[in-house]
Amino acid sequence: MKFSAQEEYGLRCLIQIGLKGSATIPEISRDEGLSEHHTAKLLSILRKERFLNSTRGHIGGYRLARAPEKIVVGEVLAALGGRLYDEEFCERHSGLLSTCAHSGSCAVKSLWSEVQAAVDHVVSHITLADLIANAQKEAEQLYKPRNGALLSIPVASGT
Amino acid sequence: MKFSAQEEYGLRCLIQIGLKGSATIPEISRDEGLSEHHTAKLLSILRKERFLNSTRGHIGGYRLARAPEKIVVGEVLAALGGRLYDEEFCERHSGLLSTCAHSGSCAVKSLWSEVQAAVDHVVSHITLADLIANAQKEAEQLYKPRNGALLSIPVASGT
DNA sequence: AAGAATCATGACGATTATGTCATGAATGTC
DNA sequence: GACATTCATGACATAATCGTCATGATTCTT
Repeated sequence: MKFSAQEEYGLRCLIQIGLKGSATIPEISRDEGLSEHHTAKLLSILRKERFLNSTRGHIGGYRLARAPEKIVVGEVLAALGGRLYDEEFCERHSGLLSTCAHSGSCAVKSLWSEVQAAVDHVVSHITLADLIANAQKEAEQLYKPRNGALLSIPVASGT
Repeated sequence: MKFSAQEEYGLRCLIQIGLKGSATIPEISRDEGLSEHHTAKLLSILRKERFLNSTRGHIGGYRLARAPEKIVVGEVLAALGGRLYDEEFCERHSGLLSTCAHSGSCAVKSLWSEVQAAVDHVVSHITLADLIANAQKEAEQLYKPRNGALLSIPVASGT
């Protein structure tokens, strides 16, 4: 059971755009350490799935398609990486047979459903707004080291 | 987020062996509709992970390494398909950078941990014995249609 | 209208997961 | 000890995922 790379990177990009209000591919690319092409592909998926709107041309870029409170993380993950257990799951895992050896319900199927339900319970109650809020807190942390002193910005001399 | 094929098939094989007490590769292969080679590979993984013991030669085969009550489904899944979120996760997803753009804690990381915890809560409380019990019930169901009547074999009438 | 900035798209190559195959080794029976 | 039965292992082929790349389209500024 794994998260896909697309889920990880796609969600990060979405958070980043939420944080900044709007952003271009080169910006997100820099922020997240991805190639521009890769970023473009991810954002394009998120756009097709209607989490982002895009505008081309000068002063273009991406912004969220709705308020972050209305973007449920579970839906984003499903769009980026599919669901853990869906209707076609059994068909895909019938081995050499045309239909799964365990007709109707099977012991494993009900386990998968339980796991899926547990995951859903978490991700359907978290919105992008929550993740953005977390990310903001963390950004603040960077400027507040444990000892509480303010970070002094190093001054480049002689340039 | 997906279950891997190995998790699905491996777990099924384990249940099947639990049901039968002991079984050979050709048997499991038939029961689950997998090729013998494929079955051999799966069982061999389960053996290396110490969920199964094997004996070679005539009257050999596989059996559970411990009582099914002692085999936690979460551990089986981790062995077959890894964990959703582990220590190396961030290293694997640092994009072009040598280390993840989000040093220390990040918004996504804490989400993954929550999801992982929810999954763990389910799978760490289910043992192979539970799945075997379910599988047994289902096998019985096949012989008990909903109306409770005994199955009468339909007789082709002269129409 | 020219040019710069920006997104759009589909094809391609690389990497990883999946499943197959050939060969070998152990065990029990006769 | 020859043989049938069974597991063991590593190399290989195939398929899915992941990420790159080339090219094109749209929009704004001047």
